[in-house]
Amino acid sequence: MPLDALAVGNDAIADVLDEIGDLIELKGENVFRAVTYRAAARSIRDLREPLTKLVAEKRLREIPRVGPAVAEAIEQLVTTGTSKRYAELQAAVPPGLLTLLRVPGVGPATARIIYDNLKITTIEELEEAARDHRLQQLPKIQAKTEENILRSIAALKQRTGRSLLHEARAAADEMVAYLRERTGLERIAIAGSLRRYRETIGDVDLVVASDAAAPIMAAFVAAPTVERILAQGDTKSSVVVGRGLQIDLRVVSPSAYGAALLYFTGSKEHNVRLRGIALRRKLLLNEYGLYRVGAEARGQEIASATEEDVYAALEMDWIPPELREDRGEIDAAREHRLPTLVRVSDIRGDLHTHTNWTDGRDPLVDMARRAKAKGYAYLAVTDHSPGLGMTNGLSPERIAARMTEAAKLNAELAPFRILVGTEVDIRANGKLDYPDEILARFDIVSASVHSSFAQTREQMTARVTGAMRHPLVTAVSHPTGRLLEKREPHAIDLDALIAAATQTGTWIEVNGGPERLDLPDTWIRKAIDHGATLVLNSDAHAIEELEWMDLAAGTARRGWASVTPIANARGLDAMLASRKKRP
DNA sequence: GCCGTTTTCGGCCCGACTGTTTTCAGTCG
Repeated sequence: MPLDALAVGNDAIADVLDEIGDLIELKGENVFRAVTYRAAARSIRDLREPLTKLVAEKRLREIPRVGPAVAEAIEQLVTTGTSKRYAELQAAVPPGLLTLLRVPGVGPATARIIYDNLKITTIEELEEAARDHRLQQLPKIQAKTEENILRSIAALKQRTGRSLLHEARAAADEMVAYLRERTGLERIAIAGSLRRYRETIGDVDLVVASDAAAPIMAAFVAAPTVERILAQGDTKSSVVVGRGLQIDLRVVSPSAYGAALLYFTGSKEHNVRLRGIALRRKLLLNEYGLYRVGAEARGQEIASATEEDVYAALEMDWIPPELREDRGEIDAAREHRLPTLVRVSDIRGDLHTHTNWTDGRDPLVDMARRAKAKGYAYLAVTDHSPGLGMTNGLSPERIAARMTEAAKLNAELAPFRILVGTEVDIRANGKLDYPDEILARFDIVSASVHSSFAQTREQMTARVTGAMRHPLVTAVSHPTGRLLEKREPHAIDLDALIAAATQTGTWIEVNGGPERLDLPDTWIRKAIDHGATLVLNSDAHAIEELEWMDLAAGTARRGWASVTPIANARGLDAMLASRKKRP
């Protein structure tokens, strides 16, 4: 696809490099070349500067995994929208082969066989050929493979994308509870991206420690939520449950539990780095343990029972799962300089919640009691302003009634404290949806965008940073406006927001709503680096959604956040005192 | 195609499961 040469972002370039990797593999070139392009793509996604800047300053080679060839491709992509290498590959690889790769179970070899014989280039044609049993007439493909391809296509159509964190968590918890009840398993853990609090989840990984795998496997594939069994082996099985979500289960002996947990928690990139480090010490790291090379066959492991043992044997501190992305955590662990990450138990209160007075479900009294029961010292209720027609935003009269209600509840719940705040809409023209005299009555003012998402990057940036410069605005909420798997982030200059946050003392929210998780983790890290203050919020619209603070905290940990930059990890007085100066 | 506490050349993480195999290739995570 041709790129708009004027508007290419880092992610778009990274996508092309990934595609170049796929094309190289399809063409049958050295696979390590493909691996290199994909590694470079990943480095670019982690980059905290625009590629356009690096190109202009001739600094592309500073990026890890970017050498002469990849740098040339990037420079051409940034300046012209395509590259010589990319164009050559596109010409050499029949269009459509890439499409076939999207079908699980179909890799480069199978795609090539199918294309060479049947000239199939779309999923629809592939499905038709499978239905007509034309695939099983091809070499290396028989009835079983054809059947699996059909099933994969059906799953592909049913599947809308990756699962949101809370959905995957619910499915995992249900399976864990079922397995605990049905079998006498000793230990079971959720591993994978769910344990790492990734913002969306591809599939769920479960690790079980037990010397008797067979009955656990049997129970797993027979679970009531299972819709389809993908694989069933002695120690490893995969199933699909509702909404196309895949769950993998691995059973290992209790002595290998730590190594297995480490292995299945990932990320893949983190594991690859660890194994490389092990190899340089003539050690082999796999899911069963850490061995001297050659000793693994005799089962003489150096470490395997706990994750701590394995990390320690590699001379590093235990690394929290949220950091395991090969983004510097391994070096930090070797040098004993990993941060102490923020936990939900550090959070003293929630500063972004809604009630049934606008678009929430539950009354203030229930929200407050639940927050108090969670151990919070305070809760800000931040119902909407009137500009959002559908949410029944609060009029001045209803704000007064809310203040009275809160005062009464505060007397009852003391020392717990309800703060009356607002989530005030930032209108398309940048004006706030309440006049200053009303804003001044609130304890907390969080400003956010809910309309005119299609504005230009410049307009949107000015709109939000303008609100941040308003003296009565405490925080800015969900600054990118993204809805995971649903709506892309709007165009906005997050660097400018971080700069405005640092200059004005306005807080930036980390929203725990599972479809927002906004600010994204890489920008959290950047905001912290620049000295911005963050606030972790649930954006709860019902009492049980107050638990979404867990997702905000997990996302903040992925951004390497300790308690220091978090406003609501402070007690009530310290939190209020750290708001920017109000007139 | 990249990279160096083993290296400027020769590696590049490792193993389970499936299907079509009679010893292994392909795919996945």
